[in-house]
Amino acid sequence: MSESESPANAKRRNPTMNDVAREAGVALRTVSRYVNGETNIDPTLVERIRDAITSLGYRRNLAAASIRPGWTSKMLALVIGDLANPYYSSIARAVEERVRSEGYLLTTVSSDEDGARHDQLVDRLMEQRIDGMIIVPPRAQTRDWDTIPPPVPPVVFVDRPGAFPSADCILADNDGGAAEAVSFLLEKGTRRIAFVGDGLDIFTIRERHKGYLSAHRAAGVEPDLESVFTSAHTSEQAADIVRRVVETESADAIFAANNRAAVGALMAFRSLGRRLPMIGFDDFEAAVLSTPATSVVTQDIAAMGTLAADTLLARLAGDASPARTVVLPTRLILRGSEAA
Amino acid sequence: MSESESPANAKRRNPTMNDVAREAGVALRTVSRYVNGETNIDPTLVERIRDAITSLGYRRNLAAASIRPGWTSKMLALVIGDLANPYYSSIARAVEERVRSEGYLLTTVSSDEDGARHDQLVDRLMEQRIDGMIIVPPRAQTRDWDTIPPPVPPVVFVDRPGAFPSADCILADNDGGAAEAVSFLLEKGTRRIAFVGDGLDIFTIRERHKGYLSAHRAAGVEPDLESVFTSAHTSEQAADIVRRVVETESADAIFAANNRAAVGALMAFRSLGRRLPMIGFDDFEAAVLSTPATSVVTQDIAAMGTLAADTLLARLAGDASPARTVVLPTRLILRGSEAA
DNA sequence: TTGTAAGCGTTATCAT
DNA sequence: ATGATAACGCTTACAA
Repeated sequence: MSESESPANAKRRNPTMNDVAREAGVALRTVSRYVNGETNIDPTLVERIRDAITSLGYRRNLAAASIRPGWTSKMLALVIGDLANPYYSSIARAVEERVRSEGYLLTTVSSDEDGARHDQLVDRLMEQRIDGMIIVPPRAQTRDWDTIPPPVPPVVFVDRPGAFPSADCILADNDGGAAEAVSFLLEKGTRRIAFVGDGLDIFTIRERHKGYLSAHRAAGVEPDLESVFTSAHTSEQAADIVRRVVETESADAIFAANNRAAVGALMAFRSLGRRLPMIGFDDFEAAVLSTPATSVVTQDIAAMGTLAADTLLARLAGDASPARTVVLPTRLILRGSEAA
Repeated sequence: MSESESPANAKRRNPTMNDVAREAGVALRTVSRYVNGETNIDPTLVERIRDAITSLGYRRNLAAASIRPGWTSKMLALVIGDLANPYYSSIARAVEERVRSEGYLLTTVSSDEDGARHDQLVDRLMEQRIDGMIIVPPRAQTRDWDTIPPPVPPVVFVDRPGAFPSADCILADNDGGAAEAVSFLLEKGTRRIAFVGDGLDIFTIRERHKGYLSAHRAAGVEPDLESVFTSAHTSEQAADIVRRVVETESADAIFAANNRAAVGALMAFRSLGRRLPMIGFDDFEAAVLSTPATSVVTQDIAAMGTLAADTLLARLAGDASPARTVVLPTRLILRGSEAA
């Protein structure tokens, strides 16, 4: 074992199974069995192998192992819009936790709601030979899944339905949750409820808008089309809208279709020193700190992630039952802001 | 090309480079050259190869390519405490963005501040042969880096210094930022400033506590040791502490050492209908919504992530200069809550 | 129980 | 410029 030509801390090559076998004086095969936790190995050899492994600092090369037939990377991917968005990162955390318990590593990537970038990431992930994917489809159009050449690993869509009919899908009851909130406001006697939210090209907003309308229909109240605002992409834009609504008294209540809209409404109320009854969709940190505390429709984001992971793991384990779409219930939490 | 024995949509094997070569009627070598974007290929063959690739739906197997000498996985890892924490997920997003532009895929994992789990994840990542890591060291003790057998890929520590002297490290000026905030309160005339935060075993809290003390020293004010609370692990716990402080009038101002503490203080103020001058460390969504808006010491989290990524990429590109520790400045943002 | 040898999908050397 | 052919580090029939 001459090491004359290299200093102690030089960049060393990764020791291989072969190195271990040579050092331990056994065959490659035996080391492989040991590493893979197989039984029936001569205890003497086990000891020699273990010693060789520690003395050489051997580490398995999972990438090399994964290319063998019947073996996989044991890596999964989660494709979301933006990891910096707490909504998505909560999903990511739940998924990570669940798949970790099954020995999977999770790679989370952000599509930035860009269709081309999304497709590019999916391609890269498939080239990396990940075992499966959980995807929040981007708002922008992606290519048709049928155009992707097989084999395509198992895919589960979350939060929004994917352009892939035969894949599992986990959604929240955006429609029903919004209807419940708006119905509540209508029962309280408000008649002109402003809908403040992002564009209707986003699935969740579209569904919440549907609920907004059906609640009106159910109550026999004509919805005021002038009060539907779908250009609140940021909380600042939402604040501007709400400020105008309050000032012109064009509505007597606010339904904030996502948490950015709700935050914007709070900003508007704050700067005006005046407020309207409001219910938001999606919970947010500041909700309990506002005065009055903000009522919201919540969804169990972690449960959504966990269920998506469960579904994917089941597929990986061989579940070949027909694809399911699961719609998770939402919950209306009244904290005070719904009152006049 | 008989496909008699399998239905159209059956689980197909991934086509290989060999399949492409056969289909195109060229040698394996030529396909490899084409795929790797090398020039000097007969245009006729190029066309045949391209056709074969699309007709077979060939996708590169990056895992297989990565095991060749001189090749790498082109995957990096980010190890943080908890992906669901907006502070960390912002770092993750910044890192992802930066390394993506260099062709790297980023795997983000959560250690949950658990030392053993952290070590386990690091091992798994190294077995997966990631090219480098960015690490937020967990609060709990991890093993000594010197005990990890070489070769160890380049590592950059973020937010907290790692137990690895010869690695790069990106920190925020926790000490200086806290000192600036506390000095400001002292100049305003408050004399008993409560320090509300998490345990001093956490590097950032320890540093902020240092700044708290040095500000007192600089102002010639004796810090009240009874007013240092380091058991606020959650915002609820912080709220309890602050409520007691306000009720007993044991302090005339609050320094909230992290955003959970600041949120807790706001909750306490809200329930009491009474408040104290306060400055927090780390910005948070509700800060601008509170009344008065909450003043905070902020750090540019995204910049921290980007710089960490830059540093790691430089190392991967061969930068062998001595390891550096960079301390990023913080900024005091006065919004009103600092006043009496 | 252990060893020998083939092969996974790729890249790279070296003749042609 | 192209084509056999040998690696890379690993798992696994198949032999011994």
